[in-house]
Amino acid sequence: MDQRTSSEKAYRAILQAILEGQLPKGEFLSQRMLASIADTSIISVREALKRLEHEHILEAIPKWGVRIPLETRERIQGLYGVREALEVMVAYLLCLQDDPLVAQEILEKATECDLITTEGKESVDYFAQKHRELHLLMAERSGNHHLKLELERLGLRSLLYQSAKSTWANQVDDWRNWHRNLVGEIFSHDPARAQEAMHRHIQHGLHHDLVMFDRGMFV
Amino acid sequence: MDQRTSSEKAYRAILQAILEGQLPKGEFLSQRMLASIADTSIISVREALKRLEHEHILEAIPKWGVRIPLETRERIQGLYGVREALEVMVAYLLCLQDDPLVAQEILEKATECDLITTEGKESVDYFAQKHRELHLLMAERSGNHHLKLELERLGLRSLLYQSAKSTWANQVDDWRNWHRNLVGEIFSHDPARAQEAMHRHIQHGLHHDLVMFDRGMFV
DNA sequence: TTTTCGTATCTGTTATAACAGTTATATTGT
DNA sequence: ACAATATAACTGTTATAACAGATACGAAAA
Repeated sequence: MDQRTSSEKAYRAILQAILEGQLPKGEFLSQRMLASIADTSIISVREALKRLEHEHILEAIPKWGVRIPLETRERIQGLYGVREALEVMVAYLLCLQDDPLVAQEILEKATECDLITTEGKESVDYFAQKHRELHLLMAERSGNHHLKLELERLGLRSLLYQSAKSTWANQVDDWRNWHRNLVGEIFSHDPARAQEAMHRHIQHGLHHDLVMFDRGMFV
Repeated sequence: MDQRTSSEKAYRAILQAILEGQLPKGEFLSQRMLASIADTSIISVREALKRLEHEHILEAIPKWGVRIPLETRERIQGLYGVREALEVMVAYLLCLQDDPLVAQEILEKATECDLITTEGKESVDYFAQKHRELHLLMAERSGNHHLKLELERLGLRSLLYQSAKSTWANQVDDWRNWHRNLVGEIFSHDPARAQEAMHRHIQHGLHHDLVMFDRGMFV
């Protein structure tokens, strides 16, 4: 925990409190209360809240404060839609530039992902981290820096689903070579195939999360 | 100017100052100076700056403050890339749902756009406004609320280019039926065609802005 | 008992001032 | 005159307290 500014300290404290489920969902959160649990001033908390709002982790209503949004199918689909739009563009750009060195680099990262045997909570967390690194690497290598920035911002939200995803374990085995295949499709010299592959990849994740949601594992 | 909060007052004042070119580009802006021209406190200015940074109108370096980014081809291409990703997704979703009523509504808005004869500065501003309304309407009708929110946020940046676009006038005539054709392609029952049409539409705009940039009309 | 009014205490918002760091200027010592 | 140092004036950041509004509680009046 080597945060330099007080706002970042507040950001991490609040984010952690959210991820650990220590804050009520759907109710407005008192800024003074947040300031006390983050051990900072209100203004640092407000800056942190602005950032969490931008990352779609919180939603703000002017003059009424901020709250943890209640999940709905529409909300999950909506956020996945935005992410899919950006990721499909990444796949398109990667396919167009068609650089063997970049392809090799990404393929190695994908292999690293596929080889993780997800058993137990910490290995699932490890997989989630590597998976995130893979997608951010692809965004980085797409050549469009802003695409990476936007995905970095949105990607943080997926942390919220990690606990629910601890139940993956036995399902993940179906995904062996999943990412290697994705990378293979992306560098198939056919932009349409690259986009389609990424489209299916994200849709698969969406479907998985919706199943989790329907089972009530998100509340 | 009926802003309710002080932060919004600061936001509008700073945005206006940027659009009117009253602030130096590339240099760090003093928050106290901004507070004096916005006639508010520093903290309201800081909240406004956070929002402007979020909209990619300003860029922030921690502990070093905020500045108006110097335009580069890479930056323009990058932001257009993000926007294209989202808009192509909008086209895809509109094509999939294939609702004749929605198609009709959007076609009317597109027609409204195409019929504007852009002569003089104010009519160009009027066209820009209607054009923005058209794209936001499509995003709204895509059924994904978050797509619209993201486009709304990014779209504000295009205001920066409006002054340069005042020189459109004679070129815009080539674009007659441009938007009607776009809408026609989107509702062609072929998702690939819809995406391709939107892709070309955005690429056209990008190309136009790059030409403007190369002519030095952005500085 | 029910209604009304006032007070006390929440809420988000914002202004002031102090803190911490850097930069530039001026002053001092050689 | 030149160099080193101290001082002054900036910078972003943040803590404190006050402001404005809404809400809840309770006492007093009908």
